[in-house]
Amino acid sequence: MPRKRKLLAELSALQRSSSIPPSDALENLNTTPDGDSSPKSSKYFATEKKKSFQLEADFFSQPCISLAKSFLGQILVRRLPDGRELWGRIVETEAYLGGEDEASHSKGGKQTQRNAAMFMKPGTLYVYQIYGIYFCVNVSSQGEGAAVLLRSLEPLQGLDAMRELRSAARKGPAKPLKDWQLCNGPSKLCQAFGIDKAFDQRDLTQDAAIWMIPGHELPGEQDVVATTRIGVGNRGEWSHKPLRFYLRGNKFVSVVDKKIEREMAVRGPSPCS
DNA sequence: AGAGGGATCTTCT
DNA sequence: GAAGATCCCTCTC
Repeated sequence: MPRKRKLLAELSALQRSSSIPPSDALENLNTTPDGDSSPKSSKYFATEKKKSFQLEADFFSQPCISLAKSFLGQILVRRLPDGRELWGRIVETEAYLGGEDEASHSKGGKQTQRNAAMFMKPGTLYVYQIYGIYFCVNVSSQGEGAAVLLRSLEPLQGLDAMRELRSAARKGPAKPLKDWQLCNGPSKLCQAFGIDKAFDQRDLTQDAAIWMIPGHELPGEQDVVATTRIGVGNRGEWSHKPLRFYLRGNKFVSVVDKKIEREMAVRGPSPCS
């Protein structure tokens, strides 16, 4: 039997059962549905480990644009039901401001069932389904209804699991995906990390299955390209604002803006007058 | 390398 | 009833 089948089944089982409070998620994690060939992980150890490393509430409490840039170089960690940890370095984000932003789901300051997570405390995940088949994940920031879309990750650890999850969702006998194809897009990274609607409204500082840790290679201003957001059409001036940010020269970015990069190169790293 | 279309379903008008 | 913060495959230049 294909291993990916089993992985997907475990995923949906766990996510159905732990869609409520974070404390339950932790309990579910320690009772593996699979039997106990491996040693059970200590709750104490897990908590201790996370406390020393993970990004806390003060990090997420930044204005939207600031948080979108600050995410670049930080690491998203996902612990799968089978215990494997997936690590990905954030290399591309988009800022969706509050009510004024005509391209945001929170435009006009309107709160609905779907976008409620955008209005929750900074560090809350907003996951929505798009085109009926894919998911996108955002992180709520400071500012009413503001959130940052995670667009691309550089896979660091658990690439085999990512490939399984990505391939399982595709049809037919496809060639194995290259590393750069695993997480270079908002819905691709959700597939690779097993993120779906069950993660909506979860808290990145409290959850046992997903969190962030500080990266050790953080970009300087000159390493960050700011350009227009993807898939935002007919939204007037909001279609053209530079609210997408990515690491210049990084091959895991989904869409590169060569024109803007050329202009940056001419001007050089220092701000022009 | 770039253009075009299909998949597929929730949300809001 | 239509649109949508996407992806992937196919066709053409």
